Amino acid sequence: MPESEHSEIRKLPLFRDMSDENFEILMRGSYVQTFPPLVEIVSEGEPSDFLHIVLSGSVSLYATWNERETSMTTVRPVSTFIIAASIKDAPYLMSAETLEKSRIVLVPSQDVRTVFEQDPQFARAVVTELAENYRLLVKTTKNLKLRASLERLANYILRQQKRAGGANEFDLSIRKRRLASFLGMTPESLSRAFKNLRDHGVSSKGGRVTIFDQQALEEFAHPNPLIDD
Amino acid sequence: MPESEHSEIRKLPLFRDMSDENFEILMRGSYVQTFPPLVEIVSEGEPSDFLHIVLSGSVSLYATWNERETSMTTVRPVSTFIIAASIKDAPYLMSAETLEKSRIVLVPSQDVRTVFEQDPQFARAVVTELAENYRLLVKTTKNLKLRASLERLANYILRQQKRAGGANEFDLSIRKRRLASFLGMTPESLSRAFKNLRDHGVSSKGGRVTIFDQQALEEFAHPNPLIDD
DNA sequence: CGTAGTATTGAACAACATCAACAGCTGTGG
DNA sequence: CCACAGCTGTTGATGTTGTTCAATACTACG
Repeated sequence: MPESEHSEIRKLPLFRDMSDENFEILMRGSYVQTFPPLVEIVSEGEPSDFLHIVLSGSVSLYATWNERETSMTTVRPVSTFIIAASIKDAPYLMSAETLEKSRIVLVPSQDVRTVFEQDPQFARAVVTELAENYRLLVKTTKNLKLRASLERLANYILRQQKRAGGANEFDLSIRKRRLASFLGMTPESLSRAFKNLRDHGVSSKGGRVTIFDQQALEEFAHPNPLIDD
Repeated sequence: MPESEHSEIRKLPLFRDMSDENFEILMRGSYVQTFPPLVEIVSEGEPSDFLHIVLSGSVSLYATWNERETSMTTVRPVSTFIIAASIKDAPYLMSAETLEKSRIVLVPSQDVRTVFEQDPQFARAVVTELAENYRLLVKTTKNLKLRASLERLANYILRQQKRAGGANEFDLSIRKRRLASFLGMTPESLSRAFKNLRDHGVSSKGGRVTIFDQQALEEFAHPNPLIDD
């Protein structure tokens, strides 16, 4: 792997505080690969041979059962995914596919576990990462169980607004089809949900969203730091 | 805290491998408390001052939003809960209440973080615990998003059967009201779901379930190790 | 016993999914 | 550059699933 990419990875919270020596051990066995769009790079149920790091592009994590499929999350640069499976040496619970052309680092899980044993700083960073991911999933579950689909969409839009810088007009950043699956509904329902949100201060055209009444939207959405932040 | 309880806690995977010295540090600041049934011992949004360990009884973890409430999980002896919040020093995302009279150990989060920094064995155990909890929650999310409520109930019954030893008749172990909330439906819907499962080999009377056609149930439920184990 | 919570049932309704048709956009090859 | 294929998104009609509300049984426990 080119040295130039090391520095980018090194800046991640997960690798920031570990020793140079151990970082090099991790990087030595790793390699960068560039994938075209829509390639499945991880398959549910398979042994977790690598920890993945997205350097550019984006990756969808999804899961399947009984011919059905649901989008779990989208991973954007620069961050890692499937660390729990790597650490536990257990099968992947989700599949991953590139949404666009993406550069991805593959770090052998075995090396992750070895360094994890040797480097207390790294171990601590892993815990922080896992704890954060865990809390995110708790929020996801609360979102799913406590809110109806229209409320989930309303809150998603508010979150996306924040992510996009806070302006009252911004892009969705993922296709509606995938957003529907992420929010736990069908594309048709999502389409209708967008129309219903007109009554609560939101209009949309294509992938572009305009919040024309921020207050109305927030009153309807009831965003909550224990679910949305 | 009486020494006698130390040994029980010491056996937990989380504390098994750490040094005596550090274990004592954790126990020194801890205390056991016995709570009556239906007492709220942790409240969503509050700072996470303690890691909790259930020694006896049982505890429900639940979450609320906008006047609604949902059951997230039930914690039984001997295990811990809310470790992610303790480690991150972040607010609780769930509330906890005793379901019955319960003995609970309260370990100051500050001590957990201190020992975590000093004891690599403990750090590793924390990671394992977190990774396991994370994976459980991924499964929960898949269950919620990929399955209809009747399918969730069918799979729940199969899991409960396993937990109860595998016999074709067993107890539900939680009240139906709470089970409904845990499965993401109303009590009325659960009641109807039980009736519908008669067509798939299950009958129930009160809190007692009988699987009179195991094959039919499994064919309907499609249990899957990546969701149910 | 009586009371309070818990579960069941029925009827009406709302939310959401499904199916089918079509509109809009994008990229490709003639 | 246009025609067309392929995909995404929208819309309408319809059906299913699940909720709500209200009434009634059931159970446990004082």
